[in-house]
Amino acid sequence: MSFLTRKEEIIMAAIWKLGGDAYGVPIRDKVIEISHQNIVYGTLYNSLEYLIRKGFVTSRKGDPTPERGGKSKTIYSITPEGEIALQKTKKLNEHIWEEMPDFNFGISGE
Amino acid sequence: MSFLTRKEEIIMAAIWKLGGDAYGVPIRDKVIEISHQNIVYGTLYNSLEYLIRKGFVTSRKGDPTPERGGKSKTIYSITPEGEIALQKTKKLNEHIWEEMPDFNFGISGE
DNA sequence: AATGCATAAACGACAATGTCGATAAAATGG
DNA sequence: CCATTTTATCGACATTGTCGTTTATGCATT
Repeated sequence: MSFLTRKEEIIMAAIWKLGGDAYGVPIRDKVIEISHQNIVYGTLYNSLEYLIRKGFVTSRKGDPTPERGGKSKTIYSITPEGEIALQKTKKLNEHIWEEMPDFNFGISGE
Repeated sequence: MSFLTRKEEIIMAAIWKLGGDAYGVPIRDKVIEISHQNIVYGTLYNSLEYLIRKGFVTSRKGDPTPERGGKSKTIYSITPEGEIALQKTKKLNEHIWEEMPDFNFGISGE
């Protein structure tokens, strides 16, 4: 597949929405907010590594902040190739779901 | 994740759109039509197997058709649990992409 | 009935991603 | 220095994805 996986899609969207302040902790928070699913750091950093390998994301070291535990962060940002992948993924989604019904049965259980 | 993977999502949508006549060959055709990506039968049947294991899809043997090579088909259909998974996946998609821009840069290359 | 051909499905090996718990690294505060 | 906080990485294993090849089952032809 040349599309993003679901996990990649969510993480990329999270980075996008965070703008310039996208490092591990807020990315994790945003992913959880978007997906209503937990994600542990191991998973997140692994996925980020895959995205970097594919050229969809780059990382750079930020400066340490003057607070306790203020270790320097790794800032992630989306490359032009990543934007194209996001674009294509969005189009794919729209195509998949067009003419699909709204599944209006009662959802009782989880 | 309790969501469908991208591949699962596409295959489930294909089965849904095919209605009652969803067996290997037309499912493959529909997946290619939806995703604009090739998929070989090995991949498809493997994914279907995963979906069955999760209870999102069931299969039953159809009758052979009276034509040359008309081997009996395996018909796939979506379970109620599968519909719920589809529903949740659709909602997730909408949530991911709401407030996301339309990426209006010129796309020249592939 | 034996052989060939056409359609449909399954196998098997391996690659890529996803998952989690535990550990390490880098900074400040006492 | 040592404890504590924030951030990042490791390592082992599970799940999914990928592909080429093989098997199964039917009709047609002789």
